Amino acid sequence: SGIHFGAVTCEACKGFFRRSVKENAPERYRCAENNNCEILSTSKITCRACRFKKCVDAGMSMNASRIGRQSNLFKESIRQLQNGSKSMATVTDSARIASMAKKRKIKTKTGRVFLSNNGMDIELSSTTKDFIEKVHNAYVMHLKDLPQCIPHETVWWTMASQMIVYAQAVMNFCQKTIPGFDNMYEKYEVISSCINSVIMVALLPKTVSMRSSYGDIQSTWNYWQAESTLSIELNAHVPQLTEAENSFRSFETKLRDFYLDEKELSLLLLMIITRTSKKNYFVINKKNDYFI
Amino acid sequence: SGIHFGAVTCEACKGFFRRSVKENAPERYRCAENNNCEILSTSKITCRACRFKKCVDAGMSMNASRIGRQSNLFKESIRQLQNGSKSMATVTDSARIASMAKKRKIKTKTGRVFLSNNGMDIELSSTTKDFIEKVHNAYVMHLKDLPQCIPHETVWWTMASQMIVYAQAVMNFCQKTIPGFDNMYEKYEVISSCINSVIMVALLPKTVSMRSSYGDIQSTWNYWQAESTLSIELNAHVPQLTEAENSFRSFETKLRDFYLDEKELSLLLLMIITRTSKKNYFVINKKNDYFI
DNA sequence: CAACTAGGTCACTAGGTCAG
DNA sequence: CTGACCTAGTGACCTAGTTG
Repeated sequence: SGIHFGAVTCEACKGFFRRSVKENAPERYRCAENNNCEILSTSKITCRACRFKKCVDAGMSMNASRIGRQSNLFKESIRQLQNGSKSMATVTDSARIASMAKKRKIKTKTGRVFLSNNGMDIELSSTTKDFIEKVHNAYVMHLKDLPQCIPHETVWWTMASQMIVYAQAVMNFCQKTIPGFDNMYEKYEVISSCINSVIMVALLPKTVSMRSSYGDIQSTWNYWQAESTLSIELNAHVPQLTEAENSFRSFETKLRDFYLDEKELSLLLLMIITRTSKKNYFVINKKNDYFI
Repeated sequence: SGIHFGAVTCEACKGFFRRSVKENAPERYRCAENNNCEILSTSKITCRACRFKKCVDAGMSMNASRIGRQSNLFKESIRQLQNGSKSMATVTDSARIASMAKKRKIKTKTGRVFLSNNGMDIELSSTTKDFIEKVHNAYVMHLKDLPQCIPHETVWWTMASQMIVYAQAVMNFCQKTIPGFDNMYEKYEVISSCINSVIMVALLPKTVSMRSSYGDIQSTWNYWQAESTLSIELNAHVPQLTEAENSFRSFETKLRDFYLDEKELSLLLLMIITRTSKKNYFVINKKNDYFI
């Protein structure tokens, strides 16, 4: 008992959730009834589909995992959330969640995130080629030229507005590339969780050009797409972002070594989004052999 | 050998019991004697009616099935029962069991966050009174009349816009009531974490009026402050909210029983916000004794 | 240091199988 | 029909790592 993966659960459900996600099992779970089995801690649990559903509903998520000591206030508010009201991920939450998830991922999975497949030419089927074309078009239309940040009266308002713009861009990109995304149950959840990473990667090409023209001095990575003084002001209000920026640099350097072209970059972005979700909505064939 | 369906049995009886129940066979079992055949593990078993009866008598039941590893405490007490017969546990035994049990218990030092203080009249100092006045004013100005939701082109945009409005309101409330809030390191983090709960509670008085005028039919709690069809549409996109709504109702009912006046409500809101943060920025004295 | 939790471990048992 | 054996989960306990 304690907070596990973002919700107050018993050891049993903690283990169940971990196993399920790890083995990508929820896809296989099928409810024999109508997906509304009663799950009680006391009785024998039979329906794994409904059990997993209950876990997710309770707020469990791999992104919500925390480590280390938590303050009593934090624990209390989690407990409150669970008893009283369930939290909806807000636009602003995403930055925090994503940066936490990122921080963890980078720390734990150090070493070979990528496997090179150089020298191997893969013959792609025409459907795959069409698909890649589609993804690339969506990238060009929605993610390539992310709008500049427009300052508003308050820092808060400015950031939120830019976040909406980003969210809208990612949403459009998803709708164009992922079949049935619009009807998806947790579409907003998916976008909330991945938006930070997606924007970071999407802005990569711009960072390059900045570097090459200014040299290494002006290498500040412009998350908000804001004019420089405004950018500094905004970053000052979200310290996590500065940290994320630092850790992102090493990732950036590695990624650059692949010399991804625009099409590959667009596929990478799609992958980041789809990997965020617990389910695999579709399979990108072959092209994702780059990654583990 | 082991515990099967709630009783210590051999593999044979485990299988027998399972088959019997599964095939609904016990009804068909008939004893050729007087339903008192001796069932011994050593001898050959002939009467299935009496065998099944003995299984049930031993405590076997499909509902009693246990899965997974059993606690050491459980195992220990089973062992006691079996070799120590029915005799009383010795002092050393009980000490051992107790120490095991104790280890499992979580030592929370966060009991008693609140102590009821009912019936005690507290004389408030003038500074406290001034403070309450200040909080109340901030509430009236920023949280009492939260703006209606303005529809935009997309659901996403609509929700995000309303969220900004809410965030701004909470931000203003904090700035007016918490000294130094604006300079706080994680102010956005604090607001992000608490905004949902704060808005829910802030909307409480409006829910009341809706109920009293429409009766219990129109008791839908309007999180987005949107016109009804829009509200339904928005909620449909965030299923978590509908559930939150349901679980919030019980909280709402309890809260209503306190008959908080506006000043008290404003203090509650401030409390929710400050409790979210990891640090205690200031202490609200006495007034928060209401809550569990 | 103290308070936490993710992940690993492995003692467990329900349910299935198939030669007697 | 029986019961020894197997397999897939399960969940109590442990440890390493993390953070206040």
